[in-house]
Amino acid sequence: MTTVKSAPTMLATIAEPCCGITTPGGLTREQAETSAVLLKAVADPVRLRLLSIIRDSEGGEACVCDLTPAVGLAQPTVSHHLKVLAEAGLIEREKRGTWAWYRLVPGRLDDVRAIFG
Amino acid sequence: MTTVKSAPTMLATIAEPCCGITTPGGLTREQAETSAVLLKAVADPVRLRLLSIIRDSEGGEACVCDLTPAVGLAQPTVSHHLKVLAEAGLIEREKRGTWAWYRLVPGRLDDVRAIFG
DNA sequence: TCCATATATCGATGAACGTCAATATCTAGG
DNA sequence: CCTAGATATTGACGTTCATCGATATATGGA
Repeated sequence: MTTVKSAPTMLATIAEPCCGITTPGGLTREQAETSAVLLKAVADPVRLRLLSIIRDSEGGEACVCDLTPAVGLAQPTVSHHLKVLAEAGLIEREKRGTWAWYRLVPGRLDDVRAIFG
Repeated sequence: MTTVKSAPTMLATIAEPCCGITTPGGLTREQAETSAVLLKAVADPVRLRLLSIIRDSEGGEACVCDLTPAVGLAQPTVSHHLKVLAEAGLIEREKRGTWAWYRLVPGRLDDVRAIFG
């Protein structure tokens, strides 16, 4: 067809089916993927509350034995959520005696905020 | 049991099985749920790229016919993601002729940032 | 060494999600 | 009206996820 596409298509750059080619939005596939992984970690009501509780606890740390009754879920479930947050680099674990204490990794929440500039 | 719980439990407030009782973290269940809904909307690589492309487009708006090739997915899939973003209040739609133009809702991304503010 | 407690891991289950093909709906033009 | 093109909706399919019970691991105390 020789006809020009009438109105839209002001975006010169068009889809590349693969690779990390920069899209019109200045956000590569890899960047979007990386940001989404971090966002998925916080996009859960239980994990948001866990972060909130840990941050507001005395000394900035809380142990599983307190977090579990606080969110009202089974202990394995809480342990699972803490693992997700830890793997996202949002919290860190310190084992003292029988208890496991969790606290926020300083500055990591800033990375979440920075995604939206 | 009369024995005192040895080390932890410095948190006075404990789980309420229901209702919006304030948890030790100062974040109610409802607040966490509301924030999580908004975060889930952006916690996807495709939707992050759609937001990015729309924001960086001329006039701050883009139509589906440009967004679809830009992200390299089927048109119904793109339409689905745009609907998710729109229902989260992040973008708004304007139909001009046959085309549907999307642009960011001003200030709505600030709400996402404010969650960790 | 044995037991009780705290936490992590495993396996299963049901719900939510991303994706697409097919189809419906709407709009402009002939 | 009828056709062509753009977008939305529907239905299906496979994957990911949140949750729990059961179990494993580790630690401290008797």
